[in-house]
Amino acid sequence: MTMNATTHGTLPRLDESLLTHLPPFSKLERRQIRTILDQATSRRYDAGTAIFREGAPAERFYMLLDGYVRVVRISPTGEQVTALHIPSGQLLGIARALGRDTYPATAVTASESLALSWPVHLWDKFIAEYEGFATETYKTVGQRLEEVHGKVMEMATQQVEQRVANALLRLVNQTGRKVDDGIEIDFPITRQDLSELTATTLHTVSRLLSGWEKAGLVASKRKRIKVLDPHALVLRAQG
DNA sequence: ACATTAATTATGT
DNA sequence: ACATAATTAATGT
Repeated sequence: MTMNATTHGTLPRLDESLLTHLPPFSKLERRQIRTILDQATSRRYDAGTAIFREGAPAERFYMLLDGYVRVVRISPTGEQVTALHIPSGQLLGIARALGRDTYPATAVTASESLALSWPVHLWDKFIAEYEGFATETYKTVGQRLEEVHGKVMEMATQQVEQRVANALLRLVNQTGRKVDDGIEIDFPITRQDLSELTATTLHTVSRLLSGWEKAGLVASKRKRIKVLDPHALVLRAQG
């Protein structure tokens, strides 16, 4: 029977091909993928939805199948700081990999997104039984740590223009989509979002982008930013 | 060198 | 028409 107690509502049947090419699962047999999928809950999220919140008990872990998620923390003074963006094809909410039982940050969808999730009690089973799952997940936590660490260094040493230039370049590298005359960040992003990424104000970001726009480095419509001249941006990123 | 405040304009439903 | 995004100028630290 196609009804399945773990699937939310009315989503299309989950096909094995959803996972077979993703690194944490790419070494697995088809029947292993099948059982993994049968245990998964699939859910669609509108843009701007919190998948889970900082400090909440980490009851599930997630695989982002489509869309983008920003990982957000709230500072003691109440302002949002975006630590990083996660593109589709990556795991998130993997508190167990950090030895935690609560989520260390809030995950907000930056665009309409689709994610699978599993109850956290399956985590140890995944790590133990599925070849490549452990190594791949720890590889990604390593990469994220590195990225966040790099950002901290930037905040301490670089000026605002360099920071937002760097942030833009990272976004373009990680989530950029090639278009006719440049590379566009392929989810909606506001000046406010960029300012939260770079620990500055939306006004400063707005001024910088306006300046770069006149200089022909970038082009932007509302919530859409396109980099026309990455090399020139790299120059501003280095001061 | 950058934030803050405030006023103004543009854009999407 | 309304809410949200973006720009711009003036002023403050």
